[in-house]
Amino acid sequence: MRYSRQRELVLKKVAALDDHPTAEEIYEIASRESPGLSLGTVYRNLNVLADAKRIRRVSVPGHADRFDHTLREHSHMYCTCCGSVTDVELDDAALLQIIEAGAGKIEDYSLTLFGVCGKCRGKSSN
Amino acid sequence: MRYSRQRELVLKKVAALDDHPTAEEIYEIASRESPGLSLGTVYRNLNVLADAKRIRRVSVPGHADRFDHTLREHSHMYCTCCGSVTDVELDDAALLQIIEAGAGKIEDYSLTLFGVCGKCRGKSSN
DNA sequence: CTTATTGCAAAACGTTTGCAGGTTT
DNA sequence: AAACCTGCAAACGTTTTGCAATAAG
Repeated sequence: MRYSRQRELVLKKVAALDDHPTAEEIYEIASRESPGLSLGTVYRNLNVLADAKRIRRVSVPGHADRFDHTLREHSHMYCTCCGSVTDVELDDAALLQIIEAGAGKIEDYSLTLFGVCGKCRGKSSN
Repeated sequence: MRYSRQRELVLKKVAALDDHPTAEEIYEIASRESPGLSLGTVYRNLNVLADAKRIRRVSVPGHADRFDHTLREHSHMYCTCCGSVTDVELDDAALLQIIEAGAGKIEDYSLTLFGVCGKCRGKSSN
């Protein structure tokens, strides 16, 4: 992977945003700082960075992919109220049981929880 | 939800196929039996049937949605070798831990395992 | 008679890709 | 100079939608 100004910027924004931004959101913010940046380049760099495990891809069923600068293994919760995505940690026992459920040849897994986040619970009478 | 011949057919095919077909696959097979059926109608019916909980939607990150006639709560494994999707059961303890990880307000969850299915393991030296 | 549902085609959506030119090593 | 990366625009695969016509209750 060769250096490029655009790649550096994309990586920096994923880290700085820290809230699981989509490609579109990263593009929006990065192109303020680098006019002429193209959305295709953002997608390409997100893919390269994810393949190189410098960032992680977060898939939320029914929505655009998001990207996460946290490399540690973890899962996510999608708030059905505000659409935010927050980190969720499974303990080792749960993880082990997930691996075992797949009969021993699991390469990866994707777990997304759907619920109402703390912030939204705080507001209305949810 | 009103009765319609097309809806009945879509539901029947999801049940009969029994292997997590995609909308396209359902369309392919159903339209043999009902020429003139449109892909849009298949999508619309899959949506109303899923909303009414007569079938379940199975999201596999990076692939088209699939549909499942099994209503019982369960997860899925996507075979990275042949692309097949098979059912996977989590035991109650794992489920409980998943619910707890989300801090108590989980409405739903989506878990997809990625690995090599039994059939593919049987073949080559996998 | 009213309203849901259909087929069709067009469009929306998120994402990838071919290309010609520019950058990095 | 070779290999990689960019911007642009077109295309992709999946899914939704507007419409006028048809079917269900």
